[in-house]
Amino acid sequence: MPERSGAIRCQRIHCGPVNARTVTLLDVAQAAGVSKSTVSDALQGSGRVAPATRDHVREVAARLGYRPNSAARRLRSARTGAIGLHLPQTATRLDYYMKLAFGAVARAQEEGLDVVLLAPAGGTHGPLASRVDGMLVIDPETGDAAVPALLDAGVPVVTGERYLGPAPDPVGAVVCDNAASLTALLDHVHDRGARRPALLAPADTSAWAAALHTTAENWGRDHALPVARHTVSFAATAREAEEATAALLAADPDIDAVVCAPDGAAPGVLRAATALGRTPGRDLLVASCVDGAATRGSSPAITAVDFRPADYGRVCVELLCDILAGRTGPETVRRHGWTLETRASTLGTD
Amino acid sequence: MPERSGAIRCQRIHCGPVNARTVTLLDVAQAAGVSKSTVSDALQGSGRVAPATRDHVREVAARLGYRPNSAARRLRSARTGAIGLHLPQTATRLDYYMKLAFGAVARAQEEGLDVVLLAPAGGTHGPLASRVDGMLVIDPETGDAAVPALLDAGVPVVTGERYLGPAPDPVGAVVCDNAASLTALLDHVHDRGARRPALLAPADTSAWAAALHTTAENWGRDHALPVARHTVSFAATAREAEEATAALLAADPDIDAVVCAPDGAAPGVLRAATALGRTPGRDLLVASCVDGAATRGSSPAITAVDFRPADYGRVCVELLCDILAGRTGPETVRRHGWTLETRASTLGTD
DNA sequence: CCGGCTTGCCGGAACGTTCCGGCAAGGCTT
DNA sequence: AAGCCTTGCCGGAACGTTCCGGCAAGCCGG
Repeated sequence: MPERSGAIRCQRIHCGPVNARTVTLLDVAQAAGVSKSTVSDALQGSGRVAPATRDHVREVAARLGYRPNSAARRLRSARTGAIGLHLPQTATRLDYYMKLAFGAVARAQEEGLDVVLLAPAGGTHGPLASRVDGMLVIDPETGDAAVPALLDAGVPVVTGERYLGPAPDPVGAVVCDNAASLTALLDHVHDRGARRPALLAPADTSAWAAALHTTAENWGRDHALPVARHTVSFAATAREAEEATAALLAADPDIDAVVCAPDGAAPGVLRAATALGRTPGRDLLVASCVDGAATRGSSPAITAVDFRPADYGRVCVELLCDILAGRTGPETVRRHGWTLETRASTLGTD
Repeated sequence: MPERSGAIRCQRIHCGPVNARTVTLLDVAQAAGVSKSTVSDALQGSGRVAPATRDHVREVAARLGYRPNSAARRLRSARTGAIGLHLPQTATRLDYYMKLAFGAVARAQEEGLDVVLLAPAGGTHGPLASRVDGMLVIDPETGDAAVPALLDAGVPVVTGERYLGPAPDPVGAVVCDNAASLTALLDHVHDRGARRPALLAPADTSAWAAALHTTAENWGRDHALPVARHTVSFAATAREAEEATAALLAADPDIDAVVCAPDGAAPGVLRAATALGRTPGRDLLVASCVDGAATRGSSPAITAVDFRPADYGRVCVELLCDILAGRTGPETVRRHGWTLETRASTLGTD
């Protein structure tokens, strides 16, 4: 295996000063005149170490540039120090997922954990269980073949939104109240005078989409104002929303509000409206189920539900850490808040 | 440390059957009636093992559900089996980066490598060098405080686009010919009749943006057609592009083509044009430096340069792997291709 | 001044793997 | 038939950590 030695040599080349051998606990111990156990204890704050010794050891370690070897640490402590993150392969709401991922990374970092990106295609190359201590599975779709494998990989899993398929193991979940947020959206356009609202949403292959559909139905029943619905793809583009809106308005010209679910697609609703001679915010109210650059940057700006994705990511990591540490049961469900951002597209102020 | 035992217990609970202790090489060896060395060799395909023994061992390992412990493997072989991925914290071109990340993950998986997402904020919690074998630093910006730390973390680094700041170590790079692609874009609008093109681009804090500026200048000089330039933010929204375009057209009504750099912002150019009574594709050509959902889904669809981000991610990983394996020198620079996608916004066909 | 308790430190044994050296057994050449 | 090489397998030593048991030394009450 000449490759391997090559790889190692290459790595060595890059390791700072040429003569730099990786400095271990033992090196620090010798330099500080104590045993490796003491060094370990001093650095970890574990065991019983005299304050003077502790400071001395830490000083020596810093001077030598000691860097703990995470592989050894992981082996010994039976923890990988990493969590997996799975995002929908059909990753629409890109803005959203990206922010969520960064939020998760930030929070994980605070816990000293790495976040490894799991391949959307599934097909894990190795034993997932020995590579991560736990996993985040965000917006698991029933159609996603990778999800079941992830769920019984043998490590605790926290899902962002519930998984609608059969969950083999007890898992934690962080859920958004999608019913409440869509209700708020519909109430809002209703307050602004809309009487025939419509919903553009993906098929109910995710908990999010499913909640949207039932909520629309319930709201329609409660208000005796049936909500027209049109199915778009999970990763709908603005163009797709545009076409859907055109179809919707052609079928029922009385529609006076369009709520668009997929992130980034809502501007298409604006375009369709304008093309048909409507004025968004006046004779056609437009809103989006998920806030993002597209809704904030359009003109008029589009009313949307802000799920604060970065926070969402943080909360997911937090729950996973709590489960890992045994601070809470594995079936814990936590809620994540949202806010309604009302803007010109439903207020008519331009 | 009661937490830790809690964590372990929790992990055990999830490990399939209740009595399931993690099965090691030794367990397989005993079950197969051979030594652990033989098991290791049989499974890895290393050393000398009789085919019959090899098959037998593999069969036993599979039956017992043996899963190699990656921490042990990493410790022993001095490789972490993971690469880091750093994306610009000001992550515009989200669509782009997301696709790139997924491409990288897919390719890394083929090599048996994990991809760990590096915190944009820097502030690594541990020794980077012992957590990853190498790193991908995508579109490093000079303003990003995290980048220098990453570059001399002691592991090989491949950058996506060059780093303009002082690079402490020799690193590999995968670069796009931004000069050529912008030239192609300008040539294209020139061919379509534009004589006063303008460029909306971020300040030159990244190699990409810097290339855009110098290319615009060169092209203008070569064609005796100065390119009007307007600076927008790296993470420009459609609204920002809209305002910039309005300002640009107000200052110089003769402008007949606008090339917008940041991903997702180009639709704003369309809006500004329409608002000013222009017809995109006819009396104002519009193009984007980076293709994505926004350019494809707008109407009219926007001509753009497609960098095939998923491929880009793959190529970066490939180069990093080659460097790690010593198959190529550390200073290797590879080029990544692009294609010009001409669409209605410059063709006038609608 | 002695038994017990606390404090501070240390050795050594894991953790599960890879890999090197070695050693029989058997086949080949001479 | 004696030497040698190859094949197939094995034992053991790392890799760098954490953590448990233990052991001196100091301090106390009695």
